[in-house]
Amino acid sequence: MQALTIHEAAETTGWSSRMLRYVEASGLVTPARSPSGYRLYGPAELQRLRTLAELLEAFDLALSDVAFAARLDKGGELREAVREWLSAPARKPADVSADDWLEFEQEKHERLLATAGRRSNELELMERS
Amino acid sequence: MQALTIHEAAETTGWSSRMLRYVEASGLVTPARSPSGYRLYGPAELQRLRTLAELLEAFDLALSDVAFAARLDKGGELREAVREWLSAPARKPADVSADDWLEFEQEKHERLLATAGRRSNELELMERS
DNA sequence: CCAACCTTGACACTAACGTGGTAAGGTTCG
DNA sequence: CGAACCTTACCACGTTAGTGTCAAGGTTGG
Repeated sequence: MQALTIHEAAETTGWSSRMLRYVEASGLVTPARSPSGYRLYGPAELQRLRTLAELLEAFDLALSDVAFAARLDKGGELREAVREWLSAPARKPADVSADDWLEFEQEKHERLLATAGRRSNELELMERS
Repeated sequence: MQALTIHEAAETTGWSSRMLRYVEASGLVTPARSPSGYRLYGPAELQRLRTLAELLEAFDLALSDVAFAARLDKGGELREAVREWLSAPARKPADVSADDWLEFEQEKHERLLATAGRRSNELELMERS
Protein backbone atom coordinates (compact mmCIF):
# COMPACT_ATOMS: atom_id res chain seq x y z
CA MET A 1 0.00 0.00 0.00
CA GLN A 2 1.15 3.54 -0.53
CA ALA A 3 1.02 4.96 2.98
CA LEU A 4 4.13 6.78 4.11
CA THR A 5 5.62 6.87 7.59
CA ILE A 6 6.05 10.21 9.28
CA HIS A 7 9.63 10.78 8.13
CA GLU A 8 8.83 9.84 4.56
CA ALA A 9 5.83 12.13 4.64
CA ALA A 10 8.04 14.84 6.05
CA GLU A 11 10.46 14.52 3.17
CA THR A 12 7.84 14.68 0.46
CA THR A 13 5.80 17.48 1.98
CA GLY A 14 8.47 19.77 3.34
CA TRP A 15 7.13 19.71 6.86
CA SER A 16 9.39 18.36 9.61
CA SER A 17 8.23 15.25 11.41
CA ARG A 18 7.96 17.35 14.53
CA MET A 19 5.59 19.69 12.78
CA LEU A 20 3.56 16.85 11.33
CA ARG A 21 2.78 15.81 14.89
CA TYR A 22 2.03 19.38 15.79
CA VAL A 23 -0.28 19.78 12.81
CA GLU A 24 -2.04 16.63 13.89
CA ALA A 25 -2.42 17.96 17.40
CA SER A 26 -3.97 21.08 15.94
CA GLY A 27 -6.59 18.89 14.34
CA LEU A 28 -5.87 19.91 10.78
CA VAL A 29 -4.36 16.76 9.26
CA THR A 30 -4.89 13.47 11.02
CA PRO A 31 -3.16 10.44 9.50
CA ALA A 32 -4.45 6.91 9.98
CA ARG A 33 -2.60 4.65 12.38
CA SER A 34 -1.08 1.21 11.87
CA PRO A 35 -2.05 -1.52 14.34
CA SER A 36 1.03 -0.69 16.37
CA GLY A 37 0.33 3.04 16.41
CA TYR A 38 2.55 4.28 13.60
CA ARG A 39 1.18 7.26 11.73
CA LEU A 40 0.32 6.41 8.11
CA TYR A 41 0.12 9.25 5.63
CA GLY A 42 -1.88 8.40 2.54
CA PRO A 43 -2.19 10.42 -0.69
CA ALA A 44 -5.03 12.46 0.76
CA GLU A 45 -3.07 13.54 3.81
CA LEU A 46 0.01 14.31 1.76
CA GLN A 47 -2.00 16.48 -0.57
CA ARG A 48 -3.63 18.20 2.37
CA LEU A 49 -0.29 18.90 3.96
CA ARG A 50 1.12 20.37 0.78
CA THR A 51 -1.86 22.61 0.16
CA LEU A 52 -1.87 23.63 3.80
CA ALA A 53 1.71 24.77 3.50
CA GLU A 54 0.81 26.73 0.38
CA LEU A 55 -2.15 28.31 2.10
CA LEU A 56 -0.07 29.47 5.03
CA GLU A 57 2.64 30.73 2.75
CA ALA A 58 0.36 32.50 0.30
CA PHE A 59 -1.54 34.48 2.90
CA ASP A 60 1.03 34.54 5.66
CA LEU A 61 -1.34 32.75 8.02
CA ALA A 62 -0.58 30.97 11.27
CA LEU A 63 -1.48 27.36 11.83
CA SER A 64 -3.75 28.56 14.60
CA ASP A 65 -5.61 30.76 12.13
CA VAL A 66 -6.52 27.82 9.94
CA ALA A 67 -7.33 25.77 13.01
CA PHE A 68 -9.69 28.51 14.08
CA ALA A 69 -11.22 28.67 10.61
CA ALA A 70 -11.85 24.93 10.82
CA ARG A 71 -13.50 25.42 14.15
CA LEU A 72 -15.71 28.10 12.65
CA ASP A 73 -16.42 25.94 9.65
CA LYS A 74 -17.86 23.21 11.79
CA GLY A 75 -20.75 25.46 12.70
CA GLY A 76 -22.09 25.44 16.23
CA GLU A 77 -22.59 28.28 18.66
CA LEU A 78 -19.20 29.75 17.97
CA ARG A 79 -19.93 30.16 14.28
CA GLU A 80 -23.17 31.95 15.01
CA ALA A 81 -21.72 34.12 17.73
CA VAL A 82 -18.87 35.26 15.53
CA ARG A 83 -21.12 35.76 12.55
CA GLU A 84 -23.44 37.86 14.64
CA TRP A 85 -20.66 40.02 16.02
CA LEU A 86 -19.24 40.62 12.57
CA SER A 87 -22.65 41.43 11.10
CA ALA A 88 -22.93 44.54 13.26
CA PRO A 89 -23.06 47.62 11.05
CA ALA A 90 -20.29 49.65 12.65
CA ARG A 91 -17.65 50.68 10.12
CA LYS A 92 -18.66 53.22 7.51
CA PRO A 93 -17.80 53.32 3.82
CA ALA A 94 -14.13 53.62 2.89
CA ASP A 95 -13.65 52.13 6.28
CA VAL A 96 -10.53 51.08 8.07
CA SER A 97 -10.54 47.71 6.40
CA ALA A 98 -8.13 48.34 3.62
CA ASP A 99 -6.09 50.90 5.50
CA ASP A 100 -5.55 50.11 9.15
CA TRP A 101 -5.92 46.44 8.48
CA LEU A 102 -2.89 46.48 6.34
CA GLU A 103 -0.88 48.19 9.00
CA PHE A 104 -1.97 45.65 11.56
CA GLU A 105 -1.10 42.79 9.29
CA GLN A 106 2.25 44.27 8.46
CA GLU A 107 3.28 44.82 12.02
CA LYS A 108 4.87 41.41 12.11
CA HIS A 109 6.97 42.21 9.11
CA GLU A 110 7.94 45.57 10.42
CA ARG A 111 8.90 44.00 13.67
CA LEU A 112 10.95 41.39 11.93
CA LEU A 113 12.72 44.07 9.98
CA ALA A 114 13.20 46.16 13.07
CA THR A 115 14.60 43.25 15.02
CA ALA A 116 16.82 41.89 12.29
CA GLY A 117 17.73 45.34 11.05
CA ARG A 118 18.57 48.27 13.28
CA ARG A 119 20.32 47.90 16.59
CA SER A 120 18.80 45.03 18.52
CA ASN A 121 15.33 44.32 19.91
CA GLU A 122 12.72 46.71 18.64
CA LEU A 123 9.52 44.72 18.81
CA GLU A 124 6.82 47.31 18.60
CA LEU A 125 3.60 47.92 16.74
CA MET A 126 0.62 50.10 16.03
CA GLU A 127 -0.29 53.40 14.35
CA ARG A 128 0.83 55.15 11.23
CA SER A 129 4.41 56.28 11.04
CA MET B 1 -23.46 64.62 22.06
CA GLN B 2 -22.91 61.28 23.72
CA ALA B 3 -19.46 60.26 22.48
CA LEU B 4 -17.03 59.16 25.14
CA THR B 5 -13.30 59.74 25.25
CA ILE B 6 -11.02 56.76 25.43
CA HIS B 7 -10.75 56.69 29.21
CA GLU B 8 -14.47 57.04 29.68
CA ALA B 9 -15.05 54.29 27.16
CA ALA B 10 -12.51 52.18 28.99
CA GLU B 11 -14.39 52.56 32.24
CA THR B 12 -17.77 51.64 30.84
CA THR B 13 -16.59 48.73 28.73
CA GLY B 14 -14.04 47.10 30.96
CA TRP B 15 -11.25 47.36 28.42
CA SER B 16 -8.16 49.37 29.33
CA SER B 17 -7.43 52.44 27.24
CA ARG B 18 -4.27 50.73 26.07
CA MET B 19 -6.30 47.79 24.81
CA LEU B 20 -8.84 50.05 23.15
CA ARG B 21 -6.01 51.38 21.01
CA TYR B 22 -4.81 47.86 20.39
CA VAL B 23 -8.29 46.70 19.42
CA GLU B 24 -8.46 49.61 17.02
CA ALA B 25 -5.12 48.68 15.54
CA SER B 26 -6.44 45.17 15.03
CA GLY B 27 -9.21 46.66 12.94
CA LEU B 28 -12.07 45.38 15.05
CA VAL B 29 -13.49 48.54 16.62
CA THR B 30 -12.64 51.88 15.07
CA PRO B 31 -13.94 54.96 16.88
CA ALA B 32 -14.55 58.26 15.11
CA ARG B 33 -12.09 61.07 15.65
CA SER B 34 -12.62 64.62 16.81
CA PRO B 35 -11.16 67.42 14.66
CA SER B 36 -8.08 67.37 16.86
CA GLY B 37 -7.65 63.63 16.66
CA TYR B 38 -9.26 62.46 19.91
CA ARG B 39 -10.95 59.08 19.69
CA LEU B 40 -14.72 59.33 20.12
CA TYR B 41 -16.59 56.23 21.19
CA GLY B 42 -20.30 56.36 20.39
CA PRO B 43 -23.03 53.95 21.53
CA ALA B 44 -22.32 51.62 18.61
CA GLU B 45 -18.64 51.27 19.44
CA LEU B 46 -19.33 50.81 23.12
CA GLN B 47 -21.79 48.05 22.36
CA ARG B 48 -19.36 46.45 19.99
CA LEU B 49 -16.61 46.52 22.57
CA ARG B 50 -18.80 44.94 25.22
CA THR B 51 -20.03 42.16 22.96
CA LEU B 52 -16.50 41.59 21.72
CA ALA B 53 -15.35 41.04 25.28
CA GLU B 54 -18.21 38.62 25.82
CA LEU B 55 -17.38 36.76 22.64
CA LEU B 56 -13.76 36.31 23.62
CA GLU B 57 -14.71 35.27 27.10
CA ALA B 58 -17.47 32.87 26.11
CA PHE B 59 -15.40 30.92 23.63
CA ASP B 60 -11.96 31.59 25.00
CA LEU B 61 -10.87 33.23 21.76
CA ALA B 62 -7.93 35.49 21.08
CA LEU B 63 -8.34 38.94 19.63
CA SER B 64 -6.34 37.71 16.67
CA ASP B 65 -8.89 34.96 16.09
CA VAL B 66 -11.72 37.43 15.70
CA ALA B 67 -9.51 39.66 13.61
CA PHE B 68 -8.85 36.71 11.35
CA ALA B 69 -12.55 35.88 11.21
CA ALA B 70 -13.23 39.45 10.13
CA ARG B 71 -10.61 39.09 7.45
CA LEU B 72 -12.29 35.91 6.26
CA ASP B 73 -15.69 37.54 6.45
CA LYS B 74 -14.67 40.22 4.01
CA GLY B 75 -14.40 37.64 1.27
CA GLY B 76 -11.61 37.85 -1.23
CA GLU B 77 -9.05 35.27 -2.25
CA LEU B 78 -8.29 34.33 1.30
CA ARG B 79 -11.86 33.36 2.02
CA GLU B 80 -12.01 31.14 -1.03
CA ALA B 81 -8.63 29.59 -0.41
CA VAL B 82 -9.49 28.70 3.15
CA ARG B 83 -12.94 27.47 2.21
CA GLU B 84 -11.44 25.28 -0.44
CA TRP B 85 -8.86 23.80 1.87
CA LEU B 86 -11.45 23.06 4.52
CA SER B 87 -13.83 21.53 2.01
CA ALA B 88 -11.41 18.70 1.30
CA PRO B 89 -13.00 15.43 2.36
CA ALA B 90 -10.23 14.05 4.54
CA ARG B 91 -11.49 13.29 8.02
CA LYS B 92 -13.83 10.34 8.37
CA PRO B 93 -16.88 10.02 10.60
CA ALA B 94 -16.33 10.22 14.33
CA ASP B 95 -13.26 12.16 13.34
CA VAL B 96 -10.71 13.94 15.42
CA SER B 97 -12.78 17.07 15.62
CA ALA B 98 -14.38 16.57 19.00
CA ASP B 99 -11.49 14.62 20.41
CA ASP B 100 -8.08 15.98 19.45
CA TRP B 101 -9.47 19.42 19.00
CA LEU B 102 -10.31 19.61 22.60
CA GLU B 103 -6.85 18.57 23.56
CA PHE B 104 -5.34 21.17 21.30
CA GLU B 105 -7.56 23.88 22.68
CA GLN B 106 -6.82 22.88 26.21
CA GLU B 107 -3.10 22.87 25.81
CA LYS B 108 -2.92 26.47 26.92
CA HIS B 109 -4.76 25.66 30.08
CA GLU B 110 -2.66 22.63 30.76
CA ARG B 111 0.43 24.68 30.28
CA LEU B 112 -0.78 27.30 32.63
CA LEU B 113 -1.51 24.65 35.20
CA ALA B 114 1.81 23.00 34.63
CA THR B 115 3.71 26.24 34.94
CA ALA B 116 1.84 27.50 37.94
CA GLY B 117 1.58 24.07 39.46
CA ARG B 118 4.42 21.56 39.69
CA ARG B 119 8.01 22.60 40.10
CA SER B 120 8.82 25.54 37.86
CA ASN B 121 8.65 26.08 34.11
CA GLU B 122 6.83 23.24 32.40
CA LEU B 123 5.34 24.82 29.29
CA GLU B 124 4.51 21.85 27.14
CA LEU B 125 1.79 20.56 24.90
CA MET B 126 0.45 17.81 22.70
CA GLU B 127 -0.73 14.18 22.90
CA ARG B 128 -2.98 12.34 25.25
CA SER B 129 -1.77 11.82 28.78
C1' DC C 1 -3.09 79.64 31.86
C1' DC C 2 -2.93 75.44 33.80
C1' DA C 3 -4.75 70.94 35.35
C1' DA C 4 -6.42 67.13 33.16
C1' DC C 5 -7.23 65.19 29.37
C1' DC C 6 -5.65 63.33 24.56
C1' DT C 7 -2.03 61.55 20.88
C1' DT C 8 1.77 58.62 19.12
C1' DG C 9 6.07 56.13 20.16
C1' DA C 10 8.76 53.21 22.70
C1' DC C 11 10.34 49.91 26.47
C1' DA C 12 9.29 45.85 29.17
C1' DC C 13 7.33 41.69 30.50
C1' DT C 14 4.18 37.47 30.51
C1' DA C 15 1.83 34.04 27.94
C1' DA C 16 1.20 31.43 23.89
C1' DC C 17 2.65 29.66 19.31
C1' DG C 18 5.98 27.29 16.47
C1' DT C 19 9.84 24.38 16.23
C1' DG C 20 13.93 21.61 17.18
C1' DG C 21 15.91 18.57 20.18
C1' DT C 22 16.46 14.40 23.38
C1' DA C 23 15.21 10.47 26.29
C1' DA C 24 12.94 6.00 27.16
C1' DG C 25 10.80 2.50 25.18
C1' DG C 26 8.13 -0.19 21.34
C1' DT C 27 8.20 -2.08 16.12
C1' DT C 28 10.15 -3.66 11.72
C1' DC C 29 12.82 -6.10 8.90
C1' DG C 30 17.04 -7.88 6.57
C1' DC D 1 19.01 -9.79 16.91
C1' DG D 2 20.47 -5.36 15.85
C1' DA D 3 20.03 -1.15 13.02
C1' DA D 4 16.65 1.97 11.95
C1' DC D 5 12.53 3.15 12.34
C1' DC D 6 8.28 4.64 15.34
C1' DT D 7 5.77 6.49 19.81
C1' DT D 8 4.94 9.79 23.66
C1' DA D 9 6.92 13.04 26.98
C1' DC D 10 9.55 16.81 28.16
C1' DC D 11 12.97 20.73 27.73
C1' DA D 12 14.57 24.85 25.39
C1' DC D 13 14.18 28.78 22.63
C1' DG D 14 12.87 32.36 19.27
C1' DT D 15 8.70 34.92 17.76
C1' DT D 16 4.19 36.95 18.24
C1' DA D 17 0.19 38.52 20.95
C1' DG D 18 -1.36 41.04 24.73
C1' DT D 19 -0.87 44.47 28.14
C1' DG D 20 1.11 48.08 31.36
C1' DT D 21 3.60 52.20 31.71
C1' DC D 22 6.17 56.21 30.71
C1' DA D 23 7.74 60.26 27.83
C1' DA D 24 7.06 64.29 24.82
C1' DG D 25 3.88 67.15 23.04
C1' DG D 26 -1.01 68.83 21.57
C1' DT D 27 -6.13 70.01 23.27
C1' DT D 28 -9.71 71.45 26.33
C1' DG D 29 -12.26 73.99 29.56
C1' DG D 30 -13.01 76.64 33.81
